[in-house]
Amino acid sequence: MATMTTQLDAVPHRNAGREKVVAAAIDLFAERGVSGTSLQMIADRLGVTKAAVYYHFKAKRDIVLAVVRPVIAELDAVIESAERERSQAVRTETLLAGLVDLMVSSRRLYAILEGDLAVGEILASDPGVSTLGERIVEVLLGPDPDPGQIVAAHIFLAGLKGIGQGITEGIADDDLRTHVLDCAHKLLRRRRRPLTRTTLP
Amino acid sequence: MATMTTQLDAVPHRNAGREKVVAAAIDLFAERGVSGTSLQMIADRLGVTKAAVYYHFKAKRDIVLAVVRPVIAELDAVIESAERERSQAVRTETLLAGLVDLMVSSRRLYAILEGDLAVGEILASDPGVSTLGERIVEVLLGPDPDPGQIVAAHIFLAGLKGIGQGITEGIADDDLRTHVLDCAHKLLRRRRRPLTRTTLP
DNA sequence: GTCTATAAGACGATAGAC
DNA sequence: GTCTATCGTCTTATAGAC
Repeated sequence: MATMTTQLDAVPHRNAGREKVVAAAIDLFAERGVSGTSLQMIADRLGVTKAAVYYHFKAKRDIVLAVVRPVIAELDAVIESAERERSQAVRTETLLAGLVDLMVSSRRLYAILEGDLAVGEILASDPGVSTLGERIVEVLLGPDPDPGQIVAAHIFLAGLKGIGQGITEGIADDDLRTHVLDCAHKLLRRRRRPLTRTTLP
Repeated sequence: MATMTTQLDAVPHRNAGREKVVAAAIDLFAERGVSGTSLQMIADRLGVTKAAVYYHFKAKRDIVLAVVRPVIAELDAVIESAERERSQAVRTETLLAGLVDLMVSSRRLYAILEGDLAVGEILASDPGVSTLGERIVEVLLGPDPDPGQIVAAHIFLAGLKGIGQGITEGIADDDLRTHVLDCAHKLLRRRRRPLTRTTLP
């Protein structure tokens, strides 16, 4: 998971200007939201003009996609690896660990991803992305979940997003991961069997 | 709680135009976010011109405040009533019940309240409002909470916000309230004593 | 209370010089 | 790759007639 990087940083020094734009955009998107960030602000932060930014990206939409696509790709990989598991319990556990890992390792990007309705609109026009949320819930809960589980899942997923938004900045990555996973288990633990009777007679 | 209404609807028929603007604004804010909603859209939805809207509110900021202030007031009342309790357990329980109640009874407003960074910016210039979040966490967790509790609280609060955003629309108010409160207890339940030994010897 | 008309500026985006 | 200069559109907001 930590070694997955997208094509972008495979070539380290080419496209330096382009990546500077992306970096500035990430800062501003996290601070002021996507709708609240203008190309002028991005240009100002880089000490260049708007036109210079437009050399690297032909539209604002493309900047948003460049910022968000890597996380989407990782998210997709996490979901897929969970979907491949055969046991429902392992599927759930794999997905939870992957989601928490992803969120902790890129808190700000995860927050940008769901922090502005404009982002959802842009992503909605991208194929396959729109089904991501549904796949997560499906893998997380399995077939025919009860309403209580659905509510718990949505609270956890929304909470995961909220954690990224600078609320718990004082906590180290490892601690955060542990605590968040702990919350996930408290919320989503399946009904326990009367007693563990897993071994066959 | 359900009978608390703010000054606005105390006078039912005066200011009908003003309230129509607020109603249209709520719809649009919930659908497209505050930043994504222009005065033109509000005017169009009402079948009037922008200037007509400006007759009722002298700035967009004031529309946002008119939409959001009632929830803020209720939120403040909930926190205050919890703060008045003497036992920490009752304080927590009162706050949780109040928050969940408020969120369920006005899902869309609650979502608008925290769904757009622009709202926070507008509210930040209002006195007293900015301390609301801190007061909630303080009442919820009591003095010197451990990191695990802090994370759990933030996940729950962020999750509560997320629930308002149309994710669980198929669930009735009463069921939603029950399930969400259940989640709160799972997440925030204090360490159990070895066994219930509440009665003195 | 609602209208037309318009100001003043920010926005995303483009053309063309260097 | 970055610049200046500009286009057309949208925005918030105001003035004044009806």
